[in-house]
Amino acid sequence: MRLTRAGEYAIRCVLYLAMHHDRELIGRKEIAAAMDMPAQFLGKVAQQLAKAGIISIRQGSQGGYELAKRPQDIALLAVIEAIDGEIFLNDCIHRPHSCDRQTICSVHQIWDKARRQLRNTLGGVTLAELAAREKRACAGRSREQPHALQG
Amino acid sequence: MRLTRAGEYAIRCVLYLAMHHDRELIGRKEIAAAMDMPAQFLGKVAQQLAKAGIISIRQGSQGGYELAKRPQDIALLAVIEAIDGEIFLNDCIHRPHSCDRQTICSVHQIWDKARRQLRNTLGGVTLAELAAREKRACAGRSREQPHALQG
DNA sequence: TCTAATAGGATCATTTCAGTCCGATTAATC
DNA sequence: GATTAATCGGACTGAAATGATCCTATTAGA
Repeated sequence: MRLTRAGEYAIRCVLYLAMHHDRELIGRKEIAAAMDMPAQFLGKVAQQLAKAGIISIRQGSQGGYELAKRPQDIALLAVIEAIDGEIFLNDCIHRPHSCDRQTICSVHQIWDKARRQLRNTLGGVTLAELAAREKRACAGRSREQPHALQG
Repeated sequence: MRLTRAGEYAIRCVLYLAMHHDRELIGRKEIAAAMDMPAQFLGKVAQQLAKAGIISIRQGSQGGYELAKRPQDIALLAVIEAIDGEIFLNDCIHRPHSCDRQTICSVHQIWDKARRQLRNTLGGVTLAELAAREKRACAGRSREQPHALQG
């Protein structure tokens, strides 16, 4: 009942991209170093984000990642579900055939409600909002620019 | 991001107990057969439910399980968290030390909100309500009593 | 005492998770 | 065209969680 590491990394990645939306393309290593995750693993995650149309990737020398849409058009939910699949809180909703016993399906109405609420909350927040809030928080915290990284 | 099997079984178990609240003590095998789960596994689950004070167990011949409180005093959330632990949707809330980078903590406010909503929804439903809804649904579905099981 | 039940520790198979390795591919630059 | 710097993507691996099952111990009614 929790976000996977891959999902967490995906969020960090797109958040970083959103916070540096002015720049063209950002290298995988830079993102990984700045957001503290394994660069190789980020590669896997990024491929899924690209398939989902959230980021676009350029290969080859000087390659890297960038958001495929505007930050205000990307919901947190989309990022998470691109990696971990659509959010289901219990199996029965996901696999109705595993629930042919109707006996407990009153419970599932509750689960379905909970699920809708959750997806609604996560779907209602965009990267633009998150990035803006991050920047405000960052500015209040330290005096040097948060742009610097690894030399 | 989903309920474990053990959690699912726990719910089935207490729901069955709630639906037969008039009876004294119900044997593990009966519950397992009626609610379609492995009896041994139910044993494990039941121990946790007992530790959490949700059911009480009588050992020995003619032993079995019963609810430790009235069905209207047991929330669905309590049952789930007795088995799977307190619900956390992401690690960072659970282990704040794993999140010393404040960079992404704007996201965590969202997660925290989502988590509160989820716990609220699951905490607002009692076994009494679920059992009543089940019985209504059952009555409308079949004509024989749903009490019968394995001879 | 016998028997029917649960308790609970040990064990096990499977799946998921998290991550790494490495050759293939792509594209900019020399 | 060769070199180089990047990502792609499949294979692999170790660790942990999950979903059980087995077996002995214990409990308590008959």
